[in-house]
Amino acid sequence: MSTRQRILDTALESFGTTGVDGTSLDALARDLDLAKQSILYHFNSKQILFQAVVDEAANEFISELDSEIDRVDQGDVLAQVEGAVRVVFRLALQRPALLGLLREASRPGSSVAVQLTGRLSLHIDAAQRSLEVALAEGRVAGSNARLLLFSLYSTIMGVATEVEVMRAMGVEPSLRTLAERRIELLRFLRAALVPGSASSSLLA
Amino acid sequence: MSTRQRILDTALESFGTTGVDGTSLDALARDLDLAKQSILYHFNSKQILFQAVVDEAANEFISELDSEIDRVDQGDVLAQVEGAVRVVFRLALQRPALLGLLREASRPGSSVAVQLTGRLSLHIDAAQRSLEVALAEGRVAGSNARLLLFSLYSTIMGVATEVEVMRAMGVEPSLRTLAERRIELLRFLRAALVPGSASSSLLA
DNA sequence: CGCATTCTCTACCAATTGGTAGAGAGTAAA
DNA sequence: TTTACTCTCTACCAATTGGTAGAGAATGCG
Repeated sequence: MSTRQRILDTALESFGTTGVDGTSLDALARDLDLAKQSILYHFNSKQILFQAVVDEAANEFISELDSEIDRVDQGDVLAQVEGAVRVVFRLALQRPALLGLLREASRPGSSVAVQLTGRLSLHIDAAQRSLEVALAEGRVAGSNARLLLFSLYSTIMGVATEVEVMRAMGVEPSLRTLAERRIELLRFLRAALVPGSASSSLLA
Repeated sequence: MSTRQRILDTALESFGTTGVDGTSLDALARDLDLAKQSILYHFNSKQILFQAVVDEAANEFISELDSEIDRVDQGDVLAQVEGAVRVVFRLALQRPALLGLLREASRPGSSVAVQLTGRLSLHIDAAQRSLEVALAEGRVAGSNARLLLFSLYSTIMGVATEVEVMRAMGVEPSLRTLAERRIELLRFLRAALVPGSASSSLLA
């Protein structure tokens, strides 16, 4: 693997767990067993490195979402939501730093928020249109597609990443509780989305 | 106001917006128009200051929640949820740094997460018991009180604080959109919670 | 070969970091 | 007045920060 790629991967890991401000270039160089100045050769400043890491993370997130959602009936919003939940929960297990980085990059006032959201805008628009159609046809409950999408995003990302809050509620993060959280989350989302009834057949 | 209190308030503001790592004691001292060493007189280290700020924030959050929820029918879970939403949205408008600090303190791996959650544990337990009763009596849809509470928390906090994600979805943060977000959130939560039907009478 | 490009290194740097030492001002009790 | 306590200050400090300058190794190309 190229040095450039190694730097990106290690930086994503560190930025996503310790935070950008909490990660020094010196520490990063130590992790990489590389001179700090070699990092600065590939990325002229820490800020530029951060931006590159955000791009990297956005690309990975998008490609995961794409490959999962493509596999699903494009007319079935609920199936799409389930696909998104699968992706996010898989990442929470296998790539927690990636979700941590998204959280870091989407902090209020973040310097890279515009960049991140620009990267995701096509997917956001697509999801929104999908919801709009479903709303218009009465297949989904709600009044505003954007705000509904926003609620869905908050719920899914929160349940997948708020590890400490979860611990506070007496749920230790583990493979088993992750699966339980996902099942309850899916039930919750279905109840919120399916119009006219809060069926539980999703669990079957 | 005492110097100690001024330090706490200013630190909460800065920690909650810029982050702890992003806030230097020197900058804090400048904001306060005080010598850095005077900060270190009242709080022996930055970490201790952070802990005190977390306590302060937890106290304020708790007292806001208490005074709102006390005003509501204790048997009515939905009314309690609505009360929590009112509190969080009021804080999002008037004390955004407070919510930012809770977000900062509940970051995965945070050094103060245990402390924060310990402070909130009584309220978490009470909310959980409330949900358990409602679940048992069939007044609320769901299967696990803790996980349901966790979903509710994620949704409410996310919708109230994920400003950048909201922007990405084309919703500029403003007083008007805040109100819209709240209405749609309440509709969403009610649909998710009310068993057997997704009524919309909440909006009336 | 000679030359240019790409990359990694050592050696620095000024600024900032959290934190220490200790002097002095203000106040109140003896 | 003396003593003691609380508080804020100036003066430092060693370590770390992001970043620069420039030497040298490796590679490829004429």
